[in-house]
This record gives sequence, structure tokens and C-alpha cells, in this order.
Amino acid sequence: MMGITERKEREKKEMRRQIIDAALTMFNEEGYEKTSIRNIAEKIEYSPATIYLYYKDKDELLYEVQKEAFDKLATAFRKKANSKDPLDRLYQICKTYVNFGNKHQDLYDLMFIIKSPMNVVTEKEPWTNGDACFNYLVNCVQECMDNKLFQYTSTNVLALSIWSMCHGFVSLNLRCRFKVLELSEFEVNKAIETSIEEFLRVIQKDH
Amino acid sequence: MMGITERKEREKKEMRRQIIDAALTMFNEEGYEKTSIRNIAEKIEYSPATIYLYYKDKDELLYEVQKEAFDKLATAFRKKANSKDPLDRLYQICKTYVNFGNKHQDLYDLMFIIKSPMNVVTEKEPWTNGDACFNYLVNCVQECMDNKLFQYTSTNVLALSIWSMCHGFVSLNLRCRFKVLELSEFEVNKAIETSIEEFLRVIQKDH
DNA sequence: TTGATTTACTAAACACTGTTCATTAAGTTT
DNA sequence: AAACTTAATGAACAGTGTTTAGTAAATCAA
Repeated sequence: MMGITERKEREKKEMRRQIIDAALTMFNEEGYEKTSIRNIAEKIEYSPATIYLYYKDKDELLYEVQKEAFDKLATAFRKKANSKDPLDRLYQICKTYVNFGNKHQDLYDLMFIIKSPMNVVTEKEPWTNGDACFNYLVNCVQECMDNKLFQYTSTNVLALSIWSMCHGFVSLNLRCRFKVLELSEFEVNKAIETSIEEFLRVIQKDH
Repeated sequence: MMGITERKEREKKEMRRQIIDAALTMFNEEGYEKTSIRNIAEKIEYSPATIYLYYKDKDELLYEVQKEAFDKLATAFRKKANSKDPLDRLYQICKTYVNFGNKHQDLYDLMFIIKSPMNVVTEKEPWTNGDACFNYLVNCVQECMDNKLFQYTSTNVLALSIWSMCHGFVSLNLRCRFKVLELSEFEVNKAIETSIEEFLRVIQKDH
């Protein structure tokens, strides 16, 4: 019967889904640190060893969860950074990015900070999880450049700079390094917002 | 005898030194991941439990190692970012920072990426390990601002932006997220350098 | 100097982690 | 009904940070 192999394949996919759904839930509810293979297994009511029948190792599992997380960010971009005006949209992208990081701290960890899921990539051709999000930024910057809004000479260099700066804001904040500033949480967020505004203002051609 | 308590205190300090020296060495030679309490203990030829007589927990130990790492960076600043011209010096600071991150990846982890050593701070007044380095940057930016070189309105906002951008470059690179760019390691480093140059050029008053 | 006390240290255990493997039980095919 | 394949697991391995009870040495008080 050919229907059996199809059903089995379907069940295998469902199980993989169940595993990463459990992982995603635990990421949001309990945080990255408490999301162990054993805990995931307990949540889906299987033995820890079973997970290794569906994922080679933890890295491969986290790689899939990372993909889901990037989908979430891409969705946020399309929903909250959709102004027709490219300059406005660029500002919306930065704000959405920073807000996403603050709101989904453990997902942000997985997407941009934690080493683990990238181990999968080294051997296994290019890393595609972040493509859609990065392209969303690059396209917006490109449109700004086409309109000759900025003093920058290269779209890619500017996109890289914006992303890096925003990531700096989020990650240094998440990891408490802004404690060196001796500001309240509110003041830090205000300073970040001002920094983005200032940057996008200063790099424009008309002062 | 009062000499005994003094000697004991000295021995205690020496032991603490021995522990963090071993930790520092292992950080450089074996990396962060392989630097466990057990491995440190083995290196200094004591039982793992002994370390807990000198440090409350791993966080407290890493906090001290972090302090050493920041001293290293501060030294690098004084040595390699000492131009009289504040704009030149600012560029030197950025370059020194990025080079330090690339060269001492595991120390950089501890200073700016890893969560652990900051757990000590939450209860225990302000975080001072990063003060000297951050002030070095702020002072330089302030001198630029005093000379009215930049379009920025706030010294602190600009300092924050520069630091965040540089941290973004280093940390995204260390964590392999620039794989989304599909560039070689050499090209990535070149793009980072160009980004710094462009930024420091664009924010100046005379275009 | 002897006996009491404090100090320095450690072996062993606890509760975790990711991962592997032999074994069992169920499903499928012949 | 017997043979084979697949799915799942219990138990183990090697590692982690940390705690505690117990030992041996150093110091102090008599």
C-alpha cells in the first residue's frame, strides 16, 4: 500500500512540527535557558531519545525554531513598516526591529546572539533563515538611495550599518551592558529612539 | 600573632589571583565553552569545591575575569588610539575596538555578549568594569563635539550610537550572522571598515 | 606541651545537561 | 503465521555548576 508511506511521512512532519511548536512555546514562556531537550520531550510526552529520531541534534532543532522566529519578524515588518515613503518606512523598520527584540527577548537571542543554531550552517551551504528580513531592509535602503536621500555611497554598506547599530542597541540592552550609562530602563529606551532618529536625520543630504 | 592573619589574607588574595589567571589562560587557549569550574580546578591542582571557598559562584568568578578583559581593552585604547586630533582618535578607537573583538573573541564574549557575569550586578550596586573604556570613548566624542565637528546634538547619544554600531559589527560577525551577506571573511572585514569610515565622514558638518 | 578550636581542603553526592545504544513493542509485509 | 521493519524508550555516558559532610592541618588558649 502506498498510502501507508504517505501517512508515515505525514506523521513524521507532524511530529517535527509538534517538537518545534513545543520548543517555541517554551522559549516564550520559560526562556531559552530552560528549554532543554529533556523539557521539550516532557512537554510533548515522549522520551528525550525520541527527539533524536526527528532532529540530528539540538542545533538542528534550534535552527528550525530560528526559522520560525525570522518569519515572525518578517511578518512584523510587513505589518508595521509599510509606509509608502521609503524614509518613513526605514524609520519604521528600525523601530519594529528594536521593539521586536525587546518584546521577544529569547527569540532575539536565538536569531542574532546565540552561537548554537549557526553550527548547522558551516557545512550545510548558505544560511537562509535571515534572508527575507535582511532583504526587506536592503530594499528599503535601496529605494532611499534611488531617491538620492542619503550621503552614503553604497546601499549595502548603509544597510549593514543600520542593522549593526540597531542590533547593538538591542543586544547591549538585553545583556545589561548599558548599565555603564547609569540610566533607567525608560531613559535607555528613549536614548535608543533618539539615536535612531538622529542617525536617520544626520545621514540625509539636506542637513 | 598579627602577622598570621596578614599572611592568610595575602594567601587568600594570591589564590584568587591564581584562579582568575588560570581562567584567563583557559579563555584564551581553550575558549569560553571549555572553561569550566572543574577544568580550572584541575589546572591549578585543587578540587572544584575549593574554588567555591574563594568565589561565591561562577558568575562572581567571571565578573573578575571580565574586569581583567576590560583592562586589556583600555590598555589597547591608550596605546593604539592616542592621536592628538579627536576625529582621528575617534576613528582609531573604533578600529581598535573592532580589532580587539576579532582577536580576543572569547574575552569579547565575556565583556559584551554573555549574560552570566552581569547577574552579579543586579543586586550589587553599579557595574564599573566597563567604565574606563566607555569614558575613553565619551571623552573623545566630547572633544569632537566641543570642536563642533558633528551634526549630532548630544554627546551621549552619539557615543551610544558609535559603540552600538561597532558592537553590532563585531558581535554579528562573531556569531556568523553576516552569512546572510554571502561575502568572504575578508570582504566582511572590509565592509565593516568602510562602514566606520562612511559613518564618521557622513556625520561631520562639512560634508 | 597538650588539648580545644578554627581553618583549608576535598570526596562524594545532587540535580541538571546533550547524546548514544541496546532492547522492546508495535506496525507492516510476505 | 512468520519474518521483517519501524518507532519508541530505559539506561547509561560524559559532562556541567554547586552543596555538604567529613578530614587533616594550622592556630590558639591552657
